[in-house]
Amino acid sequence: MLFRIPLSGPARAKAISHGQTTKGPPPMSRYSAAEIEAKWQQAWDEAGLFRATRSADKPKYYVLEMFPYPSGRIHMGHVRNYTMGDVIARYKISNGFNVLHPMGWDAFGMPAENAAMAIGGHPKDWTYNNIADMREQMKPLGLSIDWSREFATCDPEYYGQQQSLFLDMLEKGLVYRKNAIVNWDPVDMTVLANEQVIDGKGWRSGADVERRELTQWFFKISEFSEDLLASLDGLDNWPAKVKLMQANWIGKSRGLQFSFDLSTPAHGFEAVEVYTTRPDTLQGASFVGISPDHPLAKALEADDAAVASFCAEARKGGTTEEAIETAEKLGYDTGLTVRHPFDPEQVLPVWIANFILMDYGTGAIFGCPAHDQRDIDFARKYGLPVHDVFVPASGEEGHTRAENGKTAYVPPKTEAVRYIRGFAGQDVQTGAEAVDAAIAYCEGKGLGQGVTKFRLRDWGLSRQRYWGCPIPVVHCAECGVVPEAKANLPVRLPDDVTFDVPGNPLDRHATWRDCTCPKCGKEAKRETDTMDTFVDSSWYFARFTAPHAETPTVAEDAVYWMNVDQYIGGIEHAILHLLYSRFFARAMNLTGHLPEKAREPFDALFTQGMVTHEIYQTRDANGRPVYHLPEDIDRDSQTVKATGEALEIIPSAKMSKSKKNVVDPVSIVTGYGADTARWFVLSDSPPERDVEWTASGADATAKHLARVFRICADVAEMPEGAGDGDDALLRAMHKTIDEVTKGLESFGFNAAIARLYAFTNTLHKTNAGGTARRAAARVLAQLMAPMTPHIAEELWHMLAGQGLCAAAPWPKADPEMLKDESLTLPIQINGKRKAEIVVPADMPAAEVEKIVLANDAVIKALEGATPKKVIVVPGRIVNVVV
RNA sequence: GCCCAAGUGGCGGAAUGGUAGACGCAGCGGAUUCAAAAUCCGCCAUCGGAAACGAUAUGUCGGUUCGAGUCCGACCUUGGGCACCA
Repeated sequence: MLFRIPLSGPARAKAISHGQTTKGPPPMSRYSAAEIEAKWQQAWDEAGLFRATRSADKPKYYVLEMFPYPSGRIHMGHVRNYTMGDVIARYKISNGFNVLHPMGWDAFGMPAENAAMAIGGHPKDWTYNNIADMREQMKPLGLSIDWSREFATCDPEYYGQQQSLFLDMLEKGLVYRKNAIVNWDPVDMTVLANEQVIDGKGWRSGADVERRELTQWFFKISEFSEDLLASLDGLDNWPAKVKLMQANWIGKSRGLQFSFDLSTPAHGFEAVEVYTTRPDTLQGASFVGISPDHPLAKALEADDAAVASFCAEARKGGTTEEAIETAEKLGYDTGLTVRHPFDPEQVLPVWIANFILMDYGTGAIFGCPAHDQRDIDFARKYGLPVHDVFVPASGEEGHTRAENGKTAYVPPKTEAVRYIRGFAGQDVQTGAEAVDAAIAYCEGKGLGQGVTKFRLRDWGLSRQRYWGCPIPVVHCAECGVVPEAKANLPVRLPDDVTFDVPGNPLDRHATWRDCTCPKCGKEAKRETDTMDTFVDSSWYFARFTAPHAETPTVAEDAVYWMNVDQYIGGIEHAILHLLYSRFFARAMNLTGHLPEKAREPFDALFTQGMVTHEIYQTRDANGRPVYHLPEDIDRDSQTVKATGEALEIIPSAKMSKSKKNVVDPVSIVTGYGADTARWFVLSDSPPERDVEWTASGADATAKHLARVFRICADVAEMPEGAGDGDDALLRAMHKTIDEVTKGLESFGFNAAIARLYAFTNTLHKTNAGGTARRAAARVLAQLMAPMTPHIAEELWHMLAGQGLCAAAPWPKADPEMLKDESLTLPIQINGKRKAEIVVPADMPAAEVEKIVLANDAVIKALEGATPKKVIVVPGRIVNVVV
């Protein structure tokens, strides 16, 4: 190995005088991150430590962090995410695993096109420049990444394979076209992303956005609803909250589907089909509501200007469920009526309502205002009747709703209530029982059918944008929609495009659009939609197992490396990205690209919190906030340096450029070193929670590392020999090994680091001899290595460790050294701690009880009486109840 | 609006239902220094008390338990997601 750092005289002399046994470089005299970090990164590189190759003689371990979008700058969130993965990867290497730890770029997406529009240039150049910049910012962190596997999703080699996957899925019937609703900007004449719709207006034009239908490509994810839901049960190493969120998202429900016959048929419709999860409330129905996109609404719209103008109004605003749910509830009485299925004499009005989604159920509902908040809001607004169906099992409070209540009575389905307008089952029963009884009743009478439905909708993957993976099909006048021939893949994005006009450049690129039909050879037009960027990130984990192959995956590699043993990323991806990836893994299994075992691709998932920072804010003359950079303010006096204005300090907000509270990791690494940045983002806060970046915290971390360095340098100078404190130090060492190991195994990085602080103090204060101290210091270096690999490597060599610390086997705690001979038991009286006793660790409970009852504090509390109860929890606590 | 989380000293946080505040930051006192920086030693939840000690305390209110930060219910606040941001 070659090392480039020249040595000063004293450092060399010291290294020689302390019997350096390895071939590593002689140590330096003082901690200098800048000197050691590049040196050790080069050493790992030359040793090929992180290059992953298949191997039969080691167990494999695949650790993956969600790959970044190449914005151009890494931020602290990246540092935290990749450091966590790195800790796991390095820990697993030390434990003898063959580790795969790759990195790539989620490189398609809107920001590149926005940049092209705003500052000119080409999305491709912008993206690849950003990737180069970010790679350069990332490398100094010393991550154990196999860079030979790097790719970007915008590489034609990657998206070409994605197109191939798409064609295989098309063949298997997993892709189809249908109409779907998009945000339409009527001024720019373009489709907008949800984030481009601000308060119902287009972000550039400011025009009222409308919901408009467009023919789009879809993945049949709904075909897997049941499987995706049921399989959550097997994901034992996923956070419960993520599984719960996914389960709710998939939204399996049992309900009744039935028809309301129209009193008079209209526009060819004889009935309105509805789906309800609360058929037990059918006797409380007071209206039928249909979506503005319901076929009946559309038929009415066609020849009734009033309906048309209502529907146009109802379609205003964005497509998000949030926008629809929070918009003012609007209704239009169509004048049509339907007959109640139980009583043909009873008729209900049919309303068009803007809060009913065409995508869920049948696009039509019946409203039972007494037991649905949305329905009662609607009923009160439009003067529709409210009929109570059930009241609390005890008491009659529920009755008032029918008169003038504004709040629906919606108890949990598991709660027993008294049905006053029930028609099936007992008078008093739970909602769930009543639903089952109602379905059975209606099925028996032939009035409807019990059906299971899912909330999960098919995945619309079409995007009317340039910077994405082209959908590899052509439109032929003769043959219709034809898949592109695999031999013609990749369908490459054309380079000669401009972004001076809104809309999709592919749409107006005549020479790119023109092509020949792969089937009949005649002139045809290319599909100009590109794929949702979620497609790119739904299989990259599989591609990493054979990143440069000429097929999407390679069987041997996929079988060997899959599944991802540990996946790490932000909680914001809890639903969509993870659900789509689970779907893709299934689809890739069906199309022969992944083995059966990879249908659930992520064995363990960890969701980490964000890195936050204070916001420094003043207000302008209009009271609008003005943000200030950390370097422009004086924190002590809480003022702006330049103007002396008083500051408002807003704690703990997600770092964002616009709020000017972004801390740049590059400046931290340059100033303090990578080890300080890595240690800091792992310490203090539990990894699943947000961490607040503070300047003083970073400073303190750097000081701590320098202290560890000093302590270990002193230890390195000590002669071999025994000392009084040997046993205590070695016991502490084994305890620390045990605790840190447990911490790393369970993502308790902050707890592991706390133990390392404590052990550093122990090592500092010990009166052990040189031999024990050296052993303890080496272990300290090893235990720190996953978090702070560079300084650990330096210390390891200073302390005469063999080979590279990064390659050394993980230390093992000796169970004998973990046992304590005696322990301190707190004594509680009525649950309040009043005293404590020290007893031998193995003392039987009866003995402990005797000692406790003889204790002064206990005698005093008892005042001569006998205790009602004495609870002895072995090794834990004693509670005396008086 | 709906789904999911999280709330503990001045601050970040620790705590298999069993001594609340480990560890770190900030602060305070001391040592070293001509002085400072750096370093080292010590103190540090709140209230009362000279102290011993006592009382209070984990967002709010209620419950289960010998015992609740931890479990259950309701509420408040903050954060994440809501299908075209990634």
